[in-house]
Amino acid sequence: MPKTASPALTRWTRRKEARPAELLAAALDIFVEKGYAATRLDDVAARAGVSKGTLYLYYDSKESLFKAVIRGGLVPAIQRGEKVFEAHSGPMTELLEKIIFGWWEEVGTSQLGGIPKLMFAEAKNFPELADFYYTEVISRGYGLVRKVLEAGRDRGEFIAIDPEYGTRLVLAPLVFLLLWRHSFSMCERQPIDPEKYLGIHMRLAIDGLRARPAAGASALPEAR
Amino acid sequence: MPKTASPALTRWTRRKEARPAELLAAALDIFVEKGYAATRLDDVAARAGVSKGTLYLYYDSKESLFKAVIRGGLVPAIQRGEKVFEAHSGPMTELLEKIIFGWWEEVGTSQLGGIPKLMFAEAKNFPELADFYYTEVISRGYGLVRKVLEAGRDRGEFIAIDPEYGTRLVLAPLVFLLLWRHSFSMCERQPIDPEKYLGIHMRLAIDGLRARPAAGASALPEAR
DNA sequence: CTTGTTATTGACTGATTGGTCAGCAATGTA
DNA sequence: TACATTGCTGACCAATCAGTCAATAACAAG
Repeated sequence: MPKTASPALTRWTRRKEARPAELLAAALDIFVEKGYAATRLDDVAARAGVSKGTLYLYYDSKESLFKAVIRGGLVPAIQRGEKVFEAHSGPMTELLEKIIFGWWEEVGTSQLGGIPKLMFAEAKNFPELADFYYTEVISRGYGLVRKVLEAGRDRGEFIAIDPEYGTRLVLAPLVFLLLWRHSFSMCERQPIDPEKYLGIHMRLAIDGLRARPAAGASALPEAR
Repeated sequence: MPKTASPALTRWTRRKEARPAELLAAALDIFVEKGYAATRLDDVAARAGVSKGTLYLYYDSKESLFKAVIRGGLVPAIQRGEKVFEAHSGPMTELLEKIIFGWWEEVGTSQLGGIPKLMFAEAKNFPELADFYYTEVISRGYGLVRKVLEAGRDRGEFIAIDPEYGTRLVLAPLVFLLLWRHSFSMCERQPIDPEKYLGIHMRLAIDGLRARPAAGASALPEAR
């Protein structure tokens, strides 16, 4: 017990106001790095510069901490997307690109981009978290893109494809890119270029969705 | 010899030959259900009708058990795909559909379809497994589809898109469907119809990739 | 029936971690 | 300085689980 209680009288400071945000930032880091189940709350607390006991003063369980991360990170991003939709006027092709690239810049390139992968990974083992995420993030994000496709169809810009499936097919490569960058990307020698990938995707997708003036027999009669 | 001693005394039988396969089948079940880290070897052993000790007689660690599952399940499926490629003659559009739908029927609709989700989920926490899977499954699967796209381009069926990115974009919705069905599908009221989803995807993708005879100015100049 | 061989068991170990709480240290007050 | 309030700590508990191994049950041979 050489406790060396020396000059350092003050070993820590009380900072009640700043703790919640610091803990959320630390939690986002560790959750994205390790996944939900594998995240140790000791690590989160340490990264935030406090002890595990302190963490429990501000969040009463691992689950509530995680939900707070989602609410503070992805939900606002979705809301901004909804704002963009409402504020937009002009071709839906433009709006679609704006939303997809905007989401990529805001979420894909940031720490938050790790959350979707995490959720796919843990959805089955934590059905309650999955429901929460599905309601708060997925259904709203899908609804947003579906509204764009429906508006484009109503304006005669897009062909009359089932909006439910169109939405999924437009978003799949985007989400897949997110998942890839947080899983196997470290296995490849030559990493993917997200801008190029998304650029080609949008070109192909918009070209595929665009209503042909009076094209020949080959172009998507009704998509089954 | 057929003297079936009092069955009450015989509590188990020795079945050295059958154990490995039974353990593999049980392991696939539990791995897909719970994920890699969350799988308890006690559960695997129980499902195979043996004790954990027995499991360790046939596989010396959780990791080697998992690798055996991959080698016995997905790798052969890839190999069959490669066979299909070699045996095919005719339009590459047909081959592409054959491979995509074949993979779906063989892997997507079976227990094996849970493995890709599992791998995405655990890749970061188990880099060694990720490398193994990337080498044995992903790179071979991608290589197969890339060869189809390159052949199609050489035959003049497809436009000259970067095959690396074309491959990713063709496969992303397929893999995404796999991941979805093993994660959030249980959250939606109206489940997705895989046939319809893949059908629309292939229509859009093939239409997007198909070389236009002498189309106007709008159709994909060179995809950036 | 006896004896040797081996497939199988299940209790055990050691390490890990979500969550708890009694006590202490920082700050405020007089 | 003495006392009160409270933000914070870290040892601790209980549960979980990969991996081990001495004991034992099944079988075969003589």
